[in-house]
Amino acid sequence: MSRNRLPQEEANGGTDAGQGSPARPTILDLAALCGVSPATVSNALAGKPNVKAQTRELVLRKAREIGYHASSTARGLRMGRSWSIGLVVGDIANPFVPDVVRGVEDVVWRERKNLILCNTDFQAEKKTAYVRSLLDKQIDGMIVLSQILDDQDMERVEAAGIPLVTVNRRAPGHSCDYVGIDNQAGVRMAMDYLVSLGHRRVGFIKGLFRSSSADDRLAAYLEAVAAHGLDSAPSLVVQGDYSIESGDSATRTMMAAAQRPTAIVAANDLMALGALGALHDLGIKVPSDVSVVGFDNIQLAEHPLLNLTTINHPKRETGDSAARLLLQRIAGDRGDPPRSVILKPSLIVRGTSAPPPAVAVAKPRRRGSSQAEKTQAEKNQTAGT
Amino acid sequence: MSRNRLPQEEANGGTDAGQGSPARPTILDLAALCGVSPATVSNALAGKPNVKAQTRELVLRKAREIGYHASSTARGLRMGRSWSIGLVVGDIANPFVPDVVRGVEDVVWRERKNLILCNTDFQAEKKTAYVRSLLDKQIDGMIVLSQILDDQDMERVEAAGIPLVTVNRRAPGHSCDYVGIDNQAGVRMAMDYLVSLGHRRVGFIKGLFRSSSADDRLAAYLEAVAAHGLDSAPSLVVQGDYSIESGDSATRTMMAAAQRPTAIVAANDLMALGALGALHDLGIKVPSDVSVVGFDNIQLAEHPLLNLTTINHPKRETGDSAARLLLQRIAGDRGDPPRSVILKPSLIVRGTSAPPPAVAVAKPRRRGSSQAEKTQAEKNQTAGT
DNA sequence: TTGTAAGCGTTATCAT
DNA sequence: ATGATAACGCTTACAA
Repeated sequence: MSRNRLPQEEANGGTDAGQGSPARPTILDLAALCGVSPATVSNALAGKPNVKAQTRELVLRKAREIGYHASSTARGLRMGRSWSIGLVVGDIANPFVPDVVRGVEDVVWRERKNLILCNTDFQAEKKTAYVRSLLDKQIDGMIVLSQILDDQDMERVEAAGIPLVTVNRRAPGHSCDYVGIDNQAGVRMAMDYLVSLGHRRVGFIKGLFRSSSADDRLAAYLEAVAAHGLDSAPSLVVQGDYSIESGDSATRTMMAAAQRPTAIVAANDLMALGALGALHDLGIKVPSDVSVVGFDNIQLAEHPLLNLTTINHPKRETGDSAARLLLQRIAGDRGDPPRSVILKPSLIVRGTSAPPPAVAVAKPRRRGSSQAEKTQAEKNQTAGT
Repeated sequence: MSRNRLPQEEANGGTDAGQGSPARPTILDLAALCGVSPATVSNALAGKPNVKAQTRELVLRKAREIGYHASSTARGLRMGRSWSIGLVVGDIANPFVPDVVRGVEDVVWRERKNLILCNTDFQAEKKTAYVRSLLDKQIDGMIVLSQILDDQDMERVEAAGIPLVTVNRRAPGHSCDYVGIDNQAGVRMAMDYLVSLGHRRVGFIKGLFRSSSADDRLAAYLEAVAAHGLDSAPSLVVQGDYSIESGDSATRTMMAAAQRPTAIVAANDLMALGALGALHDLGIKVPSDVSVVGFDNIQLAEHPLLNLTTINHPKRETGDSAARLLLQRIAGDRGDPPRSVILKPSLIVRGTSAPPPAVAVAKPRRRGSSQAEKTQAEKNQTAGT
């Protein structure tokens, strides 16, 4: 079966200086060791059918013996792939992000692909530079989380033919796979719930402008205000930037106004936690004086001392879906029309929500009362598209 | 200056099927376009001195025009590098981790290297598989956070000659660069501080066994108990696993014992937060009945509703140092003896610590009273090696 | 100052 | 079933 010659050293060794780590074995070494050609080794290792069972076994055994592993770089050059996917995030330290990353990692790992983490700090140049770097690396695909690539970057990615999945933020003008959440439904659930508790004046801490999700959440708030005929005042909507601090200051602003809300909805949990902190400092009791509802359901939101009522954003599932979509594209269906996955939010009732302080039980309402009667269980199921 | 021939298409084009993305330009295309050899293009792009200024300009201009970028894969194969470094973490969703990652990313980015994120979930096989994958990819270096590689993995990394920096956990038996924190000093600061407040019975929620940092923190606690002559009882030390839940249940166990502590020190913030939750549920007031001190100072610890007194772990600086050490190794000094960076913890006094409830002010103590008199400012400076 | 050619470690094509 | 060979896109002696 195996030839007589056993050249021992063909590609490596020989001139080994004896110092430093011995160069790792190449496919030529393994081929020589097995007495077959490199092509056969390659075929055997790849599990191709055109190789005798005996030969395959020999190759596999010897490969294990000498600890042969093919160079990703060489294969990559030859095959035009890299078995790694780029993950572009704004800030990995934002508690929302790692959960999504976990979801991505989990499915990507199943195909033994690697994740290249790109933290842009939301800086345009860093984003661009990272995208270039990823393209130079011949990544198999790319996921962009809660950000948009500018047109030029987008074109480069498209030109390179690299599959791209955007998450939480649609790229305006470009069509590609997308994973998001039904923001409007989420805010609507929060609002309906608060109305059902009897609230008539609800404040809203919105996120950054120029982001589709922020717009959607604000729009849903405004719609709910209109639909339920709630009090509306300019001071009831304050701009934040998704940080705790901005939630804190937004709340102080809101509570300093003439028309104090009896409930506050924040566009994310971090700002809701900021609101909680501000109200605490101001000596305003939560939930008896003011209710607070967040959005995202980050891990610490369920801590007994925070106990934040919030809208759950299926974070891990988000990452999971994005990765799945991406892998499908990579696997082949480049030409298919873009797909979207819109996940469902759900209401998580905890301790920061209650009826407003002076709720006049007998006082009749014009509208929205049927909604207000909905049970908690029902609301948990309700999620429009 | 430029030759007469302008072959237009040398390596690419020609047989372009007109469909799909046009193959990206290679160095041959660029060379042909400039009328020079690929070697000259390479030299010009690399900024080598042996190329005429005019030629260099031409090459750079044309390169920009056609958007030429060298293939990382090809260069990697040729040069034996990949410009990416592997970052092995246990669980990216642990709030401690992303801050360290940020530190790493920041300095790695400066050299335009990429970060390959490997989330092991603390599973041995996943860890091993990731290490293999990284080695196959010819990574320039590797950082392992709060974990140890088993001997075999360690040997493989060493055999491959890949620089490795371990963080927070020393690899027993192997010597390599290390970044950590002075765990003993940290716990000592917490204990000294509590004693200074008058506490005599302090419980400790320790981390997982088989981890040098957990051992160090426990050892420091026991030493402090001995040094200050504090009450000691088996029930005052309970095992946790660094999770919120384990902090919760450890606290319940501890408070159910006969000898209730007046203060609890937890080996990390997550467990401290669990303690806070449990005490809250049990109706035990913090800090008037029981004080709680954590370790790490995670971001949310400073929230007004948590307001956790804790020992600060310079997380970002940890990542920063690890990356710096690694880049130095990569840059050349492979042979130098291993370096260690031990960062200093510091005490962050917030709202979960106070004198014990029944502190008899006039009651004289045998020892430790001078320490107890230290001011807060002094303690913040104190950090032994 | 520039060009030629070898080689990095694979896989794919085509003979055999 | 297996082997020779070209090719992937680049860098680097070495030659001119």
